[in-house]
Amino acid sequence: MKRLTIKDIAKEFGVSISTVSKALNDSYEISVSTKEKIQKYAKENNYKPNFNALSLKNRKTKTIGIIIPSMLNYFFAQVFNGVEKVANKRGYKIISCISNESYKKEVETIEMLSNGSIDGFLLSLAEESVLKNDFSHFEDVMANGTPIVMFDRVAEAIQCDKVVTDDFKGAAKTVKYLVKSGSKNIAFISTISNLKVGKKRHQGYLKGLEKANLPINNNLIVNILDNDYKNYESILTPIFKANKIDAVIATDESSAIAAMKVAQKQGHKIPENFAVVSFSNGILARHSSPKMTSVSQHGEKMGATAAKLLIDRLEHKSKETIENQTIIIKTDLVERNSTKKSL
Amino acid sequence: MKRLTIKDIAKEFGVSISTVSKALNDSYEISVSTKEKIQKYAKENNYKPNFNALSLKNRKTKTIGIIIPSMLNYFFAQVFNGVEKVANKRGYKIISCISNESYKKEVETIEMLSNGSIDGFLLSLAEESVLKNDFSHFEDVMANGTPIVMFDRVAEAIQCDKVVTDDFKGAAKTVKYLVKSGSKNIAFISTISNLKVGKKRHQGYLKGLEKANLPINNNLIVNILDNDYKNYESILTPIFKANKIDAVIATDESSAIAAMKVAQKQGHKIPENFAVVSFSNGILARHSSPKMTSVSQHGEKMGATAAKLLIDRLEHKSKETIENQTIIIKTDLVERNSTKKSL
DNA sequence: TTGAAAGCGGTACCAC
DNA sequence: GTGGTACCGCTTTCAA
Repeated sequence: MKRLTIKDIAKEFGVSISTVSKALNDSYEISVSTKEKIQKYAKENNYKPNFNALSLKNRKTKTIGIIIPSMLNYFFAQVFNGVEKVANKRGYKIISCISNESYKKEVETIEMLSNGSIDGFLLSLAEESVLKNDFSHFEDVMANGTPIVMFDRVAEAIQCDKVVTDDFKGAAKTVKYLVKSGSKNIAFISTISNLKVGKKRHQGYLKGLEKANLPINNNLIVNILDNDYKNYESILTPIFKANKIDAVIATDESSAIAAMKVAQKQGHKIPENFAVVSFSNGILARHSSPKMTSVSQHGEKMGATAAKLLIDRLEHKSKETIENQTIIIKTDLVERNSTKKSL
Repeated sequence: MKRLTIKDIAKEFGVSISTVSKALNDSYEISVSTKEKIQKYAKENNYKPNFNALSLKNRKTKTIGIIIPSMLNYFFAQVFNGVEKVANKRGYKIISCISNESYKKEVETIEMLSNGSIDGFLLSLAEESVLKNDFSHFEDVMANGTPIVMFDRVAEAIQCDKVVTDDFKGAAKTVKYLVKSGSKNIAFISTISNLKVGKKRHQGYLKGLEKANLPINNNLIVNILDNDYKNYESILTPIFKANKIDAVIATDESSAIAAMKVAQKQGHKIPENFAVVSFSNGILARHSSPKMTSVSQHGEKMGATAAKLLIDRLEHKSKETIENQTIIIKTDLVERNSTKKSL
């Protein structure tokens, strides 16, 4: 019932616990015969050093905490996957919490885990925290020596390692791509206009238009603030009716799908005379009709990179502080059938 | 830099560590004035009792381990959400691992966490473990006194708490529903025929036909073994061509969407003369065209129930063993536009 | 080659 | 009302 401890083994062989400890760690101080029998016994009886005792002793837990805005968001699930792979490979466990975009939950989670439960944090800001622009909870933690790596939704004001998507270029390149395949009236639909990543995409869109010598038409820039996807179609319908539009760039899949449906209802043919591109390249893009051309943000790669950054920092032997770095993950356009194939 | 300990506080006030400990725990033994100043100081300096010290002392971690086959599966993400909510509310952390349907990974994870890292497990079997039918790794853990609660994909051979979907009834009821709205040639498409949940749905389907006095046509029972969703359409196309089909029940969303597309390509009108219902009620169902009628498995509820079961067991004071229980989550049909509305 | 003991950060029993 | 100390399980230094 109870787990085997080093003490039990010591009693079994009538030796001291230090002997057992050393034997299990294959110390040169212990005779081969003693080591062998102790190791054999330990293995046979499935001995495992107690995690909490080790963590207490070593002052590190080989555990990282991850705070994610939502797990139902495919992109974040991909990031999580990437994190999990790297962490697992390097022997780290993951304690995961969902902030649900709540500032309060984010703060509470940070608090809860700042008691030696974890060695470092991986996190993407909750929307509410971004709006509040309050990041002091992170500073407290970092002052305690717990490193943080932020991904995707990062706080510029906080000095820490970061992994972000190249949202600006991703959007600009998309405009270029659409223009090349004949679009002239490109709408931009954003459901995340309050987030930095949303703003960057917006700016990239504007830059793309500028470079293509296309005019900016504010009527074609749609910021959806309602976050119930069910309303997207009714929000877009009048806009699509009132304006001449032949292409859409959406910041997320749900609104892109809504755009496709509205366009189709209004008689446009996708991709013949109407193109749709969405950010994030998730599961919806692959299953929509037609399948959607997407700006891939490489969620898994982002997660893997963030995890690597954090673990490297945790394990950095030399005392010299490593410079904080920001790694930018380039986006890629995944061409499917909601746009005309470029030649 | 370093975190504040009880010892630091004791030194600060020139008292013993036991006094500090008691003061912080608001013991009646300590004078009000001492308690006040110590508590105040602790709060101001952001003192937090060390997690590992507590866990070591108490022999419990207030942490549960969850092993999930995949986080990219919306259903499992929903389950995770439910788990997270309950765990959080009751003060538990979650260490999460993805098995990726791999037996090896499942075993390794169990091993890795069976060292006092967690108080109990929540898990859904990896497909490979089901195929191997090898569950001894669970027995080892449970013999060590670590409770396991299985959800969705459970092992009948293992005695533990379980939370499952009523797959049989869910499928049978769906047949009834389809028959009522006029379908006579109902196909059953499964991508999980090797899992118990898949078999149950299959049986439920057969039972539904029987009750409706409809013949069983084996040509209409399609087990897709290829798990690349990209091939689903080409697998279904010849089958749909060769058989008279007016409705489809699919075990998962991807194959349901493929079925919709194939049916539409072959000229069927959904829902007018062709109906589609899918299990799991995830994100695809809500975004397909038309939106898909689904058998909701209430993922969040399943996760919440499983977490509650585990935590209740962990915190059960009395020594008497609680009976293992299996909780069945009833399915619900969520009517959307891929079926004719029932009256 | 082996063992005693201190210490990691707490709690709790017992003595004063 | 306060303090001493053993203990949780393990590592590591130092002594034997």
